[in-house]
Amino acid sequence: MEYNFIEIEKKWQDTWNEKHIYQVKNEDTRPAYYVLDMFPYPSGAGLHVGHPLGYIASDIFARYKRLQGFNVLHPMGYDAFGLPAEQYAIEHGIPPAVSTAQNIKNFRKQLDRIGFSYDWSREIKTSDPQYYKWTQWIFLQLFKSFYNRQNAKAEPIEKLVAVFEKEGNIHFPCPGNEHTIFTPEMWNSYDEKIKMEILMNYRLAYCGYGEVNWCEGLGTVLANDEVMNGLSERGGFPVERKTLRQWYLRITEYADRLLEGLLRVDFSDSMKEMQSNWIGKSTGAEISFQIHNVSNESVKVYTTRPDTIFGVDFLVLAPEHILVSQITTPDHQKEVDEYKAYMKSRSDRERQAEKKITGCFTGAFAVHPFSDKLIPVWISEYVLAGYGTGAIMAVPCGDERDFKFAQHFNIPITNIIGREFNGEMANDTKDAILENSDFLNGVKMRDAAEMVLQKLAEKNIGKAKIQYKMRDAAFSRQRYWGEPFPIIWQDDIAYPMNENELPLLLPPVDELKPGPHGQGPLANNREWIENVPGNGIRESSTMPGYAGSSWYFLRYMDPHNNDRFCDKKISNYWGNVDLYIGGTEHAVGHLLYSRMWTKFLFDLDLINFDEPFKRLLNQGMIQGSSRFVYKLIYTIENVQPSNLPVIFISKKYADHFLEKNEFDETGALQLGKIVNDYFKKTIEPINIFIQNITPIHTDVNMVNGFELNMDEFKKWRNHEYGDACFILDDGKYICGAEVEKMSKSKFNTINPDDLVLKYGADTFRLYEMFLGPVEQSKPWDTKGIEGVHRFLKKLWRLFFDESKGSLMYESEASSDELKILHTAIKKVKEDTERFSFNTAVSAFMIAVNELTTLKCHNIAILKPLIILLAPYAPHIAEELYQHVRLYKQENNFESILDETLPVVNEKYLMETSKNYPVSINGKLRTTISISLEAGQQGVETIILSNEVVKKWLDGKPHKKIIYVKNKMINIVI
RNA sequence: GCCCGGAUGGCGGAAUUGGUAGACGCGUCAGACUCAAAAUCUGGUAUCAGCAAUGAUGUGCAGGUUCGAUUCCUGUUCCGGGCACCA
Repeated sequence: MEYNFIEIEKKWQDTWNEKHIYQVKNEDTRPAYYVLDMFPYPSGAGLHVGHPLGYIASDIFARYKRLQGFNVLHPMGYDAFGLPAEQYAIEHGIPPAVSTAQNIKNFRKQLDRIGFSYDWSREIKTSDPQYYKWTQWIFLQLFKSFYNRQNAKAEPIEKLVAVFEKEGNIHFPCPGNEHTIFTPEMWNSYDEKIKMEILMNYRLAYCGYGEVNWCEGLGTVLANDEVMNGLSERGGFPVERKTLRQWYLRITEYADRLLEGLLRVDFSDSMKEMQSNWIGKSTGAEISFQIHNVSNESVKVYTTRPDTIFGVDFLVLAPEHILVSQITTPDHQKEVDEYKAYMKSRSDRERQAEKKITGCFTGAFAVHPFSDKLIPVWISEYVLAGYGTGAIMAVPCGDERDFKFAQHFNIPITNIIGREFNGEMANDTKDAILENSDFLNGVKMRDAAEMVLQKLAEKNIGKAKIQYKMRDAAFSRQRYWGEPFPIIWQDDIAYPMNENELPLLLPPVDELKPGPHGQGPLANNREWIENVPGNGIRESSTMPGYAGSSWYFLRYMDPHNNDRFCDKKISNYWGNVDLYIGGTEHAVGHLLYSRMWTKFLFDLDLINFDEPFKRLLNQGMIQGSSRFVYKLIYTIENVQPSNLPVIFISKKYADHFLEKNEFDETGALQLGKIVNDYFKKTIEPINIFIQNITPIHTDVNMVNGFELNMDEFKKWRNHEYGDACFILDDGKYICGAEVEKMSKSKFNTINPDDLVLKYGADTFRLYEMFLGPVEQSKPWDTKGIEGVHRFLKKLWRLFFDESKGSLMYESEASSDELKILHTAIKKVKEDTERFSFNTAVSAFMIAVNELTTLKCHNIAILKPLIILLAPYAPHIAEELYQHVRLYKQENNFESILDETLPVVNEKYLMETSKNYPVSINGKLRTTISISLEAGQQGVETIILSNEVVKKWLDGKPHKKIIYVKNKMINIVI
């Protein structure tokens, strides 16, 4: 009987399915455990081997927890809204709903082959109206709420209105506009429109204005990755910054709680660091600088170093700062306008990445608040409008960028830190004693900030301020394929729809062209836009991808509930996600948004936890190993280029040419032969002109190692290279290689289906894990898969012999056998719990190798071993398990999935002695077996009488002997 | 540019808390079985020197701390991820 994985895997997948073995109930006596994969976007390209890496890890963990007696929730669904489907629709005319459904079907088929334990009865899709009804509903709650800073909690906006009527906003400063200050009398006298505008500045979901990548040529807003070097990727039209009305989430109000929550979750330190850097909390001061000769105009700057106030040599404003046009003097107007025009084409990222120093003097001067010195005011791209006040005070002796700017534009530098500043580079120390600093002279920098703040307060020109780098999250997209906003505009006031009218369905549209005035495609559907009572119109933007994915983990708990997004009783049972697995690329986007939504829903008392994910595991990215063929670009005198044969040259010759810009001799001979054969006449080599060599991505599936299968290559892409000729290296065509992102366009994708077909799902699962640490990125290489496949066959042969049949017997296990088993149990348990799946697989291999050596076919050993293996290789484990049950004449059906995980018994692992490494001066010289009981004295006696040690001591005395029990011995001479 | 990772044999990787560097697998070499092949099994395999015993070198690079460093510290190079409308 041999290991027929195709039959076995099909049988058990079908059986598990029929018996609904993965269906999970929302109540159980067992403790709940929630294992979740990050929501996949069902891309048209289908699964490649990189996708299932995390899914396999989570599946192993979910199955492991189940064996440990937990009721495990392990669902899967689709983040189905998104730009690619819309793009596909524009290019191919297939509606997003249709292509998405197709992609999901394909995705599901691929997932099913790998044998995951998902409870598919809980599947959700964000594009399903039954799902987005609740996304819209939560949005409405955000819209109807404000953040009460007094108790740090979201509350209904009605409460705020009641406060305004009684006391104005004196105790509730406006987060959207700090200049909004009113008394109750004023509030009560405002009309509806003004009231609604004021409330908009408090709402957690609000409408405001923001900059976007505007492409006039396409009439649409573009995503950053649709823009290449200031041009649209599609069509190559210029892209510029444009201000448009946008919806936002006031995530900045949650900044402190998002920081605090990081202390309570089990994420990697680097992940927490990335999030807190993104939030970017800094303490500093906001300081007003009066503009010289312009009455009543002052520039507010934000600085984290108020202690350096006397080192200010110039101010820099963001070019888009509103004051720029007011303060620019006529003689600098032209220059400033030109600089601002240049800035329109620059993205924030380009501006920050720019090494070249650019800027422009406005002609204006500011007055130093203490010394009354006149300070020139510049504009430069390194100051961003969106951060702080959009203006900085530049202190070149203490800040690198300021220093370079001053140097570049020859601005004199004031030194306030004496010897700490060498005049050649800035020194951002906080420990210097201040000089040239008026009332701060002789004060330590760390103590100066407080004094400055006090003086600023006295003069009423500045105050301490906490600043966040994080900005409010843009929440609208001028796109079609997303959730419509349940908002109706009436007289330019946004009104929420009634909750009982949800879902607001996304209407079908005939053509996905952009709407007028930078609006999304929905704006073209006048019937839908205007189909509201009165003279109102609908919001034409849709929500972004992260809307649906910010709360999906809650819907899985109660996916079919028509009355609530999730019953609170049920979310109480499951609690937040115990283990969340996904890539680091979501570090600051999805993870922060879902953390915010969770806190918001918690504030509204709709769930009773305020962090969505207890523990996070980041899986690495599996990269592709691309292969290249090298196409020769050449001409022959008197021959039309189109009549020339297409020639590819093997790597060696390509390298030679690219390096030395000449053709290798043996290569030239082959080239001559190819050309002569092709034209059936002799062409003088002198008439062949080689211009260049272009590497072309070729499908890695046609390449064995580096050797190209030339026949397959000729058939590739509908015989595009059907007539190709090859210049070979030792009879072979050798390809070039490079590690890149796995992607269809690079022809380096490996489809899991092919591997499952060839080796089975169990082998595939084990191999993905065996590749290396799950957190680490690595290029895919199929080469080693044979090894894990062999392991499974070897395991099989512990139970069955091809000719003799079953080998199983049951008897009392020997101590050797028990030691092997319990070593494996211990190692696999530890490794699984610390997500070191690769070493767990190797522990299985060691166990099977050793049991094979012992010719152990004892059920007493093998049964616990396959239960231990079941999370990793469920199909073969179930098959062997059923054979064991048959042997034991247990005839009722019970799945291995509901077995109990074997527990390690340390008594089988006890050792009495250890083979100690003995080093002399830290260099290993020998090993000596010594009892684990031995003490320092005993050990010294033993090792000093050892021949090798004596030889190295060579009669000299030793200085000391370091003995670490159960570790090592080191003799210092 | 800024933030976060990573770098160990021919290859993927192991070494969990500073304690025998290279577990396990691939590849490769030699052998067994076979008419032959596949499959399977056994043994070798970091590098250099040596018949061997053994010795020297060795975890991107340059330093440092330590009896002892892949592990900790400082600096540096290269590669990957993110940087707010890809998801």
